[in-house]
Amino acid sequence: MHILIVEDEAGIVQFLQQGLEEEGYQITSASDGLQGFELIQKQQFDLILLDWMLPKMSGLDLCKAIRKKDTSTPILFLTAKDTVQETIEGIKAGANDYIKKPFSFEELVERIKIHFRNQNEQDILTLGTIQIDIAKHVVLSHGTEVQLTNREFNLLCYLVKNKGKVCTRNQIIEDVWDIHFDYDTGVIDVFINAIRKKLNLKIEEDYIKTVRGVGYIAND
Amino acid sequence: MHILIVEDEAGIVQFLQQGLEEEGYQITSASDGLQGFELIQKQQFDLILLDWMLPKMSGLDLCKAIRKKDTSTPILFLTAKDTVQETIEGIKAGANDYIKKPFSFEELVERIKIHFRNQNEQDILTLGTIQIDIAKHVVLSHGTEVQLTNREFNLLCYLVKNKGKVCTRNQIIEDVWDIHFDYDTGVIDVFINAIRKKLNLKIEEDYIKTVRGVGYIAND
DNA sequence: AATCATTCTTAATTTTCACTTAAGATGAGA
DNA sequence: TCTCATCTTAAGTGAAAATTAAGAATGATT
Repeated sequence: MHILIVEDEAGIVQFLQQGLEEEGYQITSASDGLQGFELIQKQQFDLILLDWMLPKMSGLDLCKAIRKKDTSTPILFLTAKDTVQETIEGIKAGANDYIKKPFSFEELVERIKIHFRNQNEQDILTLGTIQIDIAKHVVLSHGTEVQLTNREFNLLCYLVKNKGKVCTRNQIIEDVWDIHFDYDTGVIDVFINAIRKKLNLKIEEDYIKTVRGVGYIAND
Repeated sequence: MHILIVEDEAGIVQFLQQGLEEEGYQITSASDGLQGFELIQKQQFDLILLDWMLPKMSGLDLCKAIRKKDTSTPILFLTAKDTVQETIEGIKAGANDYIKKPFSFEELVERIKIHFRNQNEQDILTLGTIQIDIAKHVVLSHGTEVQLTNREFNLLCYLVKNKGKVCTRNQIIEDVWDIHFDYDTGVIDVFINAIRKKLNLKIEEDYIKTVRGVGYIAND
């Protein structure tokens, strides 16, 4: 398990590195945001510890930059007491957790383990013969991979997560598009159409049904 | 959505309160079991986060006390590693879930959402042997699914929601069709007919009766 | 910075299906 | 038995959804 630490205070880095290496983790560290960013481009980490206050590129910006490409690797913020408020912004930006400084080493390790645990609990959604691996961002229909765009993927996930419930057009626009006012062009239809086409389902496998006048519903 | 936190460690309370408020929840907190108990007498909460180890009144006792009066509000235990075994007792006492400390913020929010979702799923109307699941937009008659159109569905729901009361044609046109002037072609009749036909009820199960000269009434 | 490629959105067209209407059949109440 | 309200059926209309294609936006690559 390879952990990246992005933190400017050398003392904390050393403390973490030593401790976590003893726990059996492989550690790489960066002393500023930009350096961290470059490392992430080059290689894959299993978890990222991020200081909030960083030279050259803030933890928040780095977090956002990471999430643009990679939505699965857990990101944990290390945050001073007086920046907790802002750190919550970080959670919204895609971070998974935050740990208040000063923290006990034991607490940190515990939190790290939680995220590895969650990661291993492969959340694979299913809808009939369709399998969706959220972490890998991959969809299988009849066992073969289907290339969905991001929006298509999110819409499909949304429907599957709400399997058995009718999703109204407004709910979909709210939750998938994040538009918070009444808004309906035919966007949803276009994407539903694209998904259905790509999944290439047989007639008896119409897992995504339209509920006329209301919205759509997924069901095995 | 109003959440009550009963927890004695001020640090955890602050961590939770800040984070959950940012997520849009209204938070009230109590630092011991007794205080929590008093708050619950006074007001209604949508969800309760309960520490297992509490001063003055244990989480388990508080949980039991809550459940005596209120069996529906979700209760989530926050539980340390060495009390997990006991917490399962808590589940038996009527709690809905437990979260192991230390937990990630993301995990907590996820669990909370699950319980709100489950809570909302409960709207199932019945009319004799007929079951109506609003969320799924599905009607069961004698246990088998009946395909109703949107209008048919809404009309049936309307009658069932007003079970035992006569609904005049004007009321129906107003509330189901949303037409606000006196208007009567035979539309309602046609839909009543369609519903009755699709529900395929036996003679003794005439749950939807005609009130000649007035309108219709639903009754088990 | 400019170009190219991919994805997203809009809009116009076609298709489908629910809704309405109307007209004849049925049945309840006077 | 007669009358009027309700039931039933079927055909026409219109609105919603599917489909398609083209333009806009975004992002990657040079």
